[in-house]
Amino acid sequence: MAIDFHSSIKTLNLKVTPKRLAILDILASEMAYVSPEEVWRKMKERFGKIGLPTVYRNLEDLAQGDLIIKIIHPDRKLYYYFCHNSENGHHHHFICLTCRKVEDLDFCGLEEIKKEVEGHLKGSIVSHLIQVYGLCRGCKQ
Amino acid sequence: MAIDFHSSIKTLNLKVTPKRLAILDILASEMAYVSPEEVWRKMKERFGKIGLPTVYRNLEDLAQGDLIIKIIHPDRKLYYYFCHNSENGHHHHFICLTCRKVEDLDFCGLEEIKKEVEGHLKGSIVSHLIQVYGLCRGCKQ
DNA sequence: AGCTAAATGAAAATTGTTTCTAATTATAAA
DNA sequence: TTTATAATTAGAAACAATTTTCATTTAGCT
Repeated sequence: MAIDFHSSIKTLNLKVTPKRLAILDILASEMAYVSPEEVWRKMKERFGKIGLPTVYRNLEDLAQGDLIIKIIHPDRKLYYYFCHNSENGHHHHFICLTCRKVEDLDFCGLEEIKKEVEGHLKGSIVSHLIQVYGLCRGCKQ
Repeated sequence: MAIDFHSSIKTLNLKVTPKRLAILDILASEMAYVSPEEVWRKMKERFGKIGLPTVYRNLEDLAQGDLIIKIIHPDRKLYYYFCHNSENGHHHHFICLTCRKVEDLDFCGLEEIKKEVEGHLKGSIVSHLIQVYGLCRGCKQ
């Protein structure tokens, strides 16, 4: 089943513009994470001219849902990734440092962390960041 | 038992300079995470004049060990924190978004993640980032 | 079709961080 | 204790990534 970009955008209370559709399309066509500037380059191929701020703004807006996720690389630069199985519920990612491929991790230890934070520390969790970096099967050798 | 900054620095194969000792001292005196620029301000109080690059370099160098840890805030700015119980072995942190306090989490799900990455995905882990953000006990109300 | 709020373009500013070179300093060896 | 040398620092400047501003355009309702 193909993903309905149109309604994905609407779900986020955003207007459906050609640029936003194109950004989703570009990200969805990659199995790897990409930088805002890379998205910008691909957008220029399609639209001739487009401002970099527009790309930044839209990536940020679209990353409010589960479809597009932000990846914080060890180099602390920002990347984005189209999450093809975002309907699989909450999960995290294994990120290949060589080929930039992203793979799903089923495991999320948040339940246990939550127990510890709410129980022992008496705090409340607002968000969490769990990302695992390494070499994928293909890049290992 | 007080922490021996002198040998902490040596362990990292770094020279023991007044600036490095001061940075450790400044960070250790805080229960919260601080930005490079905040460290810089405090360093200027002590040394009159000191370059911001020196602070950046030293924070980065000192964060190679377990004593000083880097915190990636949701705002993607970089912060540093003196890890008072770094001898407790590998662990992660609960980070209060309001008062910047940092608390230890005993739990690290890495073992299970490792099983999944090495077993199912046939990849290898290079590093991982697990940080939990929220409101601490005091800031909750 | 017309209205209104949201989205965009363009240029510039901002922010955080790093690079460079020369001068200084900590450390190990003599 | 002095010397040698390799690491550290200052200072200025460069740099890159991201964001702001504001005027113009466009999407989505009525």
